[in-house]
Amino acid sequence: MAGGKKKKATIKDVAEMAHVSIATASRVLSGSDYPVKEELKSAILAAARKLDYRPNVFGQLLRGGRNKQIGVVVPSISNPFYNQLFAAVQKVCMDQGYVPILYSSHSDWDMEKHYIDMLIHYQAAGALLSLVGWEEGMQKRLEEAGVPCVLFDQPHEDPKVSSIDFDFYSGGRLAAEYLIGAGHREIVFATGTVDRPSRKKLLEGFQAGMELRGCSFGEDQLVVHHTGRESGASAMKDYRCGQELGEKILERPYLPEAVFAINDMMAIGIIKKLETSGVHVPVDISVLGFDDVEFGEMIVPALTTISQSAYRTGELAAEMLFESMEQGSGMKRRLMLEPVLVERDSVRRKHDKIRRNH
Amino acid sequence: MAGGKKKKATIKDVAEMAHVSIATASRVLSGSDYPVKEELKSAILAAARKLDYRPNVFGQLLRGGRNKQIGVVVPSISNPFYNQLFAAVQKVCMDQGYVPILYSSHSDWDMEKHYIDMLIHYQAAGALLSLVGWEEGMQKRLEEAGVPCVLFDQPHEDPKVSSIDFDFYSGGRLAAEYLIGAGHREIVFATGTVDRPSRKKLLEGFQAGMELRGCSFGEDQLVVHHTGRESGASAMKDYRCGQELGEKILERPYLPEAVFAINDMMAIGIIKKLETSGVHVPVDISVLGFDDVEFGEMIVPALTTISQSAYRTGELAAEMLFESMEQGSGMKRRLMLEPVLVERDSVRRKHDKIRRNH
DNA sequence: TTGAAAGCGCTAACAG
DNA sequence: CTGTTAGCGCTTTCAA
Repeated sequence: MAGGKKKKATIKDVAEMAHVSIATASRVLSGSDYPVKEELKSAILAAARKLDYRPNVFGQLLRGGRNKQIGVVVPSISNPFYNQLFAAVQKVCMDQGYVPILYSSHSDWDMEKHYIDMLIHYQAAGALLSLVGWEEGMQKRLEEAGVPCVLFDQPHEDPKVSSIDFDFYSGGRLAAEYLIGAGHREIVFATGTVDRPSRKKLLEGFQAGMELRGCSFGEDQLVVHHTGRESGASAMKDYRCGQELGEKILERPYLPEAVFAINDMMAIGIIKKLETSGVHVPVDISVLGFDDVEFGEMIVPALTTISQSAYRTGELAAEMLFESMEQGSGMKRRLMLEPVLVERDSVRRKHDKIRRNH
Repeated sequence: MAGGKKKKATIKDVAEMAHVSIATASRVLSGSDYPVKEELKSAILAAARKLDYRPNVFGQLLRGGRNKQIGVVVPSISNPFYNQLFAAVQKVCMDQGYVPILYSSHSDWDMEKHYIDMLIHYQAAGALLSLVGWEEGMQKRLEEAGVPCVLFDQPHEDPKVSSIDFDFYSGGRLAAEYLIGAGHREIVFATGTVDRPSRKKLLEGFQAGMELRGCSFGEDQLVVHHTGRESGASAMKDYRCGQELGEKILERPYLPEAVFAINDMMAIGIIKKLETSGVHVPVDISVLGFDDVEFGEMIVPALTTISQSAYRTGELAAEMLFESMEQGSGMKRRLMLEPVLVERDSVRRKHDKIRRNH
C-alpha cells in the first residue's frame, strides 16, 4: 500500500521478496522443469503476482532465446485475398502461442528486402513470404539467421526453399474449359501487365485449355491494360485496371461472349464498367474471375470465379512453417494447391445439357 | 576468401578488426556525436562494412534504448476502412523511420488487452488504438511503460488521453438532413446491435436531424439485427448483417423510401438482398451508407455515403502520436473530424429543385 | 580524444 | 535442491 513504484519489477525484485536467489526465481518463472521445492515455488509465484512481474523480453532474447513473432510479408494489405489468408495464419499462430506480424510490401522488391532485414533483425521465429522478387542469397541469409521461411502465393523455381504455391496453369485451363463447357466460343482473356510468374502460367494454361477444346487462341483475344508499377498492388489499382479493360472490351467491333479476368478485383471493375454502359452481365456477356475474394459474393451479379482458397493457403503455409521450425532447417517441402470452381451468377450457361463422361 | 563465418558479427569483432576499443566503435556506430578522430572513424566504418555488421537490437533495447515500432490495434483487418487508415499510418511512420505493427482484435476486449500488453512488453515507441473497451487503468499502464498512445475511431469520454475521433452525431444528422433534402420522408435507420458509443451517437444525431426537419422518428423506423459477438467485426459479418436487415426491410408492410445504413458494408448487404429480390436501388428505394469504403464505388449502383475519411484519420492520428512522442507525455489533445457527404448513385433525388439560402 | 568497466534483465553451467 | 557467477551485445559513465 506504500507509495507507487515507478519502475517495472525485475526478476531480482521477485527473488528478494521471496527470499531466494535470482537463479531459483528464474527457474520457476521461466517455466523450466528444474526441480524446486514446492514451498519456494509458491512463494516466488506469489511475489511475482504481487509485484506484477513481467519478464523483460529483451533480456531473454539477448540471452539467446527465440522470439515468438512470425513475420508475414504480403504485397497488399487491402487486397481481400491476403486478408483472408492472414486470418488463417493468425489463427494457426495464436494457437501455437506465436504472434504474426503483418507487413505490406506494395509489390516492391526493395520493401520486401527491407522487411526481411527487419525480421532477421528482430530474430523472428519464422517467416511467411509472398514476394515478387527473390534471390539465392536471401534464402542463405535467412537460414544463417536461423529464421525458417516458407514462400507462398508467388511461384518460385528455387528448389531449396519450402513453398506452397498454387497451380496457376491448371487454373487457366479450368477457366477455359468451364467457359467453353458453358457454351461460349468467343472468349477473351483480360489481364494487367503479364509480369509475374503467376500470370504467365495462368495465360499458358488458359491457352492450352482453349486449344484442347478445339478453340484457337490468338493475340486478338488477349486484352491487356498496362499499369505502372508506382502505387503497388492495391485492390483499388486492380479495380481501376478492370475498368480500363472493360473500356477496351466495349471498344471492340464485336462484343465477346465471355471474358476471363485474371483476378476478382479486375473482374469487378470490368463488370462495373459494362453495367454502367448498359451491357448486362451475364445476359449480354459472361465474366469469370479468379481468386475467390469475399467481395465477389457481395456484388450484383455475384461473381463466378476460380478459388485459390486464400484461407487454406494461409493455414497450410503456417502449418508448414511450424513443421520446419520443429524439424530444423533440414526439411524442405513443396506443395501445390489445385484450383476449384465457384459457380455463382456472372457466367451464363448457354445450354444446360451437360455431357457426362462421354 | 577464407571459410564463411557462421555467427553474426558483433561490435566486438568490428572493434578488433579496426584495432580500437569497443567503446570507440560504439561511439561511431551508434551515430553519437561524440568526438572520434577521423582516421579511426573511417577504419571502424570500413570494418563494419566488411563484416556486414548489424547492431543487435536486443542489446540496444536492453540497455534502455527505445524500440522503433509503433503498435496499431484495429478491430478488423479485413474491413477496408481500417486498411485505408492503416495505409496512411504506414506512410507517416515510415517517413519518420518507424515501423507500424498491425494487430487485429476482432473487437474483442480481451484481445485488445492482450495486444496492449504485447506493446508494453516490446516497449513500442507508441500506440494507435481503436478499442471497443477502455478502462482508466489502461492509460496509466501505458504511461508508466512510457508508451504514448492516441485513441481513434471509437469515441471515449476519458479526457486524459489524446484522441482523434469522429463526430458521429453530426454524421447522423447529416444523413437525416440529406435524405430529407432529397425528398424522402419514410426513412428507416438500419443497424446492427447498438452497443458501441459510435453507434449510439449516430442514432442520436439521426433522430435529431429527422426531428429538426419536422419528421418524427419512432421505434418502428429502427431496423436492427442483433449479431453475436463471436466472430468479430469482419467485413463479411457486417455484410451478412446487412443481408438480414434487407430481409427485414422487405418484410415490412410498406417499403420505405430510403434507408440509412450504419456502415457501408451493411449498406452493400442491404442492396444485394434488395436487388436479388427484384427491388431496385435507387429507383424503388434509396440507400445511404456510412464510412466511404473503397468498395462502395465498385458496386452497381455506386454507393452514396458519408465519409469518415479513413486516410485522413490515420494520417492525423499518426502525426498526433509523433507529436506526443516528442513533447513528452504531458501534452494531450483531442481532435474531432467532421463528416462529409459523398454523392454517388444509390440515393435518388426526388426533386432537383434545390432550395438556395431561401 | 580514447579505453576499461559497469550493468541493463535474464538464463544456464557449475559448485555446493 | 539451491546459490554463485558468467556472459548475451550494447551504451555510457569515469578515468586516463
